[in-house]
Amino acid sequence: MPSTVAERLAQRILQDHHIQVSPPRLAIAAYVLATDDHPSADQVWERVKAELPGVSRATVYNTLNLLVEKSLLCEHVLAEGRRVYDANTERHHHFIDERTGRIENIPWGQLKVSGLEGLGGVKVSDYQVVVRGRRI
Amino acid sequence: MPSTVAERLAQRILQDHHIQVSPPRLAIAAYVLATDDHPSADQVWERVKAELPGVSRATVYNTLNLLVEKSLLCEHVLAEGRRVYDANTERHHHFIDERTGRIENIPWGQLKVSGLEGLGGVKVSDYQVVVRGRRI
DNA sequence: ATCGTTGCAAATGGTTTGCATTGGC
DNA sequence: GCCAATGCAAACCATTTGCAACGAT
Repeated sequence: MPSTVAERLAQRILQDHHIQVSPPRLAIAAYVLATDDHPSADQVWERVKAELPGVSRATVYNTLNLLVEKSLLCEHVLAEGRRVYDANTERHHHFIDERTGRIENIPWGQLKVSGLEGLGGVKVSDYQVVVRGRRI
Repeated sequence: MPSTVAERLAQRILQDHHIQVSPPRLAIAAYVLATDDHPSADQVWERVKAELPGVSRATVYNTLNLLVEKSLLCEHVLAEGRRVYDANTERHHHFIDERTGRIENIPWGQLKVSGLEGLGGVKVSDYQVVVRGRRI
């Protein structure tokens, strides 16, 4: 039973958050918590099936929702009905490649937004810049 | 046949863009091109049904797609699988009220984003700030 | 008469839910 | 033995599509 680094890390994280560990959850978490991609639920499913052929789609969806609920994962709806998962739970901005659809994180410090104080009558709790374009 | 200001304006706009005018299209365009709300397709449908009880959902969806295609309308996917339509086709930012879900436009000049030049290897074609919070 | 538009209903794609089964503790 | 997690299939919701009927030109 070769447990990878990602799996051991995932196991640790699940336990720390009082989430009962199981093979599907371990496989899902090991992938989704380690990747820099922004996979959709179905992409996670495809990926996890390679390792654990029996997992059902429902389990993947339910586990992702669980991880979001426990704040281990963020859910973004950035484009075209694509609900996407992101292990980076710190504040950051997003870049969407128009050609590939690929979503990348932009470190928080890299962009600065000014003028927010000028928004009258609103209490801002969060904001982000969404950049669209293409890699060259 | 009482034609409102919005309807006459919509008729004009449709004609100018070589879109054949019909009662459903007129009702849809009159509402969606005039409102400051960011209605979903179904919200448009509800609204239009009040005036034209017979319209089918499909016609509303198809007409909205047509208006987007003709660049009379923008489509945004800002939150929670909500595909939303916006008659403001100029660049602008968005504010999402977390309590009501209401989406408002923020004029382009009101916020400034700096640091975009520092994004290496990408050609930026568009960007916007998405602000979440609550009105007070 | 033709072509575009409509309404209906069925198909689709992504996500959730119900339920009986399985497996940890 | 009990409760939680799983797999499967059915349900669901928003959107799209196929098609026959209709209306304007």
